[in-house]
Amino acid sequence: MNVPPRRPLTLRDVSEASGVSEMTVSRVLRNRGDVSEATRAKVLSAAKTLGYVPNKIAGALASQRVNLVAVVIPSLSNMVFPEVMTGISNTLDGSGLQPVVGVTNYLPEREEQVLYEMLSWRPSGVIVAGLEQTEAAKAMLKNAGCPVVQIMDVDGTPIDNAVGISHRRAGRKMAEQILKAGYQNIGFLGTKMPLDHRARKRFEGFTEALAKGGVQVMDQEFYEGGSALAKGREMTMTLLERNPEIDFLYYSNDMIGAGGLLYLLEKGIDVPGQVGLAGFNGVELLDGLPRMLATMDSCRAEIGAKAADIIRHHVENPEAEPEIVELSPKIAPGDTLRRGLG
Amino acid sequence: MNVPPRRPLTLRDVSEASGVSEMTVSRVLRNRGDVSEATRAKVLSAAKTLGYVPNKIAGALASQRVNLVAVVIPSLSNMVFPEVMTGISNTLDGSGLQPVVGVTNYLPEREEQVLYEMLSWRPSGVIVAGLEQTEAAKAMLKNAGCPVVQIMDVDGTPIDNAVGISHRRAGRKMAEQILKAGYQNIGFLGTKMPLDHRARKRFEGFTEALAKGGVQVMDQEFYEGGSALAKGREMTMTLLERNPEIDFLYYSNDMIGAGGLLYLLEKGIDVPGQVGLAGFNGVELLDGLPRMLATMDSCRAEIGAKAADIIRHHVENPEAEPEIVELSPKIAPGDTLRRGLG
DNA sequence: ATGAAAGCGCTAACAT
DNA sequence: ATGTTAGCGCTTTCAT
Repeated sequence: MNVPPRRPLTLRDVSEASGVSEMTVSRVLRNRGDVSEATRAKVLSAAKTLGYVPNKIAGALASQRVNLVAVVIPSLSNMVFPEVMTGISNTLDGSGLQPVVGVTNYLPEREEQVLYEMLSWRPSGVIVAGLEQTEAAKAMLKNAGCPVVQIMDVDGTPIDNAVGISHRRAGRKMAEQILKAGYQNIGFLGTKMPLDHRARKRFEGFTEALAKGGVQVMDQEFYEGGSALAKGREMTMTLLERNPEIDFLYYSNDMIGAGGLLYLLEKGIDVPGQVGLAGFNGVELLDGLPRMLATMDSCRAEIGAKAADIIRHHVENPEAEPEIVELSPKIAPGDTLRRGLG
Repeated sequence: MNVPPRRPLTLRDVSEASGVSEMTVSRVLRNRGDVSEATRAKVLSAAKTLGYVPNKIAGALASQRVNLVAVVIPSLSNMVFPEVMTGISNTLDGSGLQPVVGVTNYLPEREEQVLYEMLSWRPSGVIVAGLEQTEAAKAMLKNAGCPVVQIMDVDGTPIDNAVGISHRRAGRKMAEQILKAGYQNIGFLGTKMPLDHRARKRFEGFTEALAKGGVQVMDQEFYEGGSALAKGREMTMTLLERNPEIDFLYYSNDMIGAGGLLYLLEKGIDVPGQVGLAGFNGVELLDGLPRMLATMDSCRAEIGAKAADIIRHHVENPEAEPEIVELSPKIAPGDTLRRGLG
């Protein structure tokens, strides 16, 4: 057994082992410039034998290029963001760019730290969730010297590029659909997160469109922490006990909506006859529920893919103009929203 | 409006703006060495005004120190790994170390690439899921020159440190409990993933313990892709139609178990009287189901936390001995597993 | 408490 | 096709 080297291997080690100059070794390892098959083979064999792993830090410093794309998101446990990540990863695959994830827990201060940390690695691009950042964070992003894509939301003014949906419009559309179906006594269930701007905007759009129809939200309930499914169940119970006349529940995410659905079915309440339901996101999970919850697709994978595309394009073409891409979420009425007038 | 600088700012810019040497600026920005309050203030103000973000690449090259911990996991959509990540993040918080995630999609080849990529940034530590890696990957990890923690599993020989549970033992324990409860006609439902070694080990332990009790798995069903909840539902139907005499279903994860549970309840089948159920992982989601699925906690957050602890400790104390930590998952019998003999 | 010099491991740019 | 030279932007080390 050979003892693991205390000092990591360098190009020089490979150069000496193969009898080829450092520069040529570097060329072989990066597939750049013309190198004869013979030297190429010598170098690769030496590198493999030694177990050489190039030092990207030195490489990045010398070349002023870093193949990293910083992705800054509020949470990993939201189910939504892993899907965005998948879209990003798939699109970046084969581009030579690597996504690096930072998580902010919905805290602006933490977002600032994470951004600072990531920008200090001089990434080739930044993808950040939302249009709302602290002034300091916005300043950093403006000076990042690389393309920036704000994702998920287009209700506002982006720093550079943006890809997302209009949550205000999404809330409005759902409200219109609900009114059209003839529901009148509407409850809202959401998260206790003043900093979840997208949920807030959906709610604003929702109430705005209801108001146009002469309807007000009858009651609301908010939760934090715990199992979203369980909370959805509890909140639904609470709301219906408080307001037996409620005929529709709009949930700010599908998971609590699913909890509500399970509760109502257990209680033997007629869905969507007596009470209609709708969630938001269009998560895969819904496929397995006893009944399909009405929802609205938030275009997550698509958003990730498009954001990554923009980064790729701007990396290859630094003079490209900023893009703002608004995707159109579709309502999936499922089985919990009456069609036409009741 | 000032035009964003084409060239990122350097220490030199801050030095010139503040009239203090680069070296002292560097000291201020890192809180190292003695600096007078006056210079300190001058430097900080200049840095802030300019919007300077230090270049970690140069810093890392000069100091031979990188505050990154590479975390290599098979998937983000598994619900399990985000929780491990949370454990890691929480424990690393305040240590100056930053987790960086790489995703392999359960592909050994991809794992090798991701590891190579991450190791080329010379991280301070590596956390990697599982004990099974390609020979090349193992060689890289051995020569990484930093602490390595393999997580989730302890059934095998770790490269350096390990934190996890014995999946073989977990499978055995569940089988024993099931037999003790008097079930005899047992079906298994899992994923079509030959490379999910932990699921495989659980299944091996499971059949082994059943065999000791003179019982064989009666039938099995596997799925891939799609909504786990929906697949659990479908597979359960298939299995029960094929074998009406089945009285217990062991699922390789809670999500498909939940789908099965919903299906059985809808069908009006007596759970756990006629058919008992158990899953694996102990996911939060279960709290919201109509009945609590029997399961076994896989200690995810704890595993992440402990792994991060080990990295921290070894970074501060490079001569520390490797640790192998086996956590003990507990069975949560919930409401879908009879107590005592039937 | 502050500064000057050297160099981390690699690659760009220029030889040859 | 291969080699040489000069940095990339910081931090280490040693002066003062």
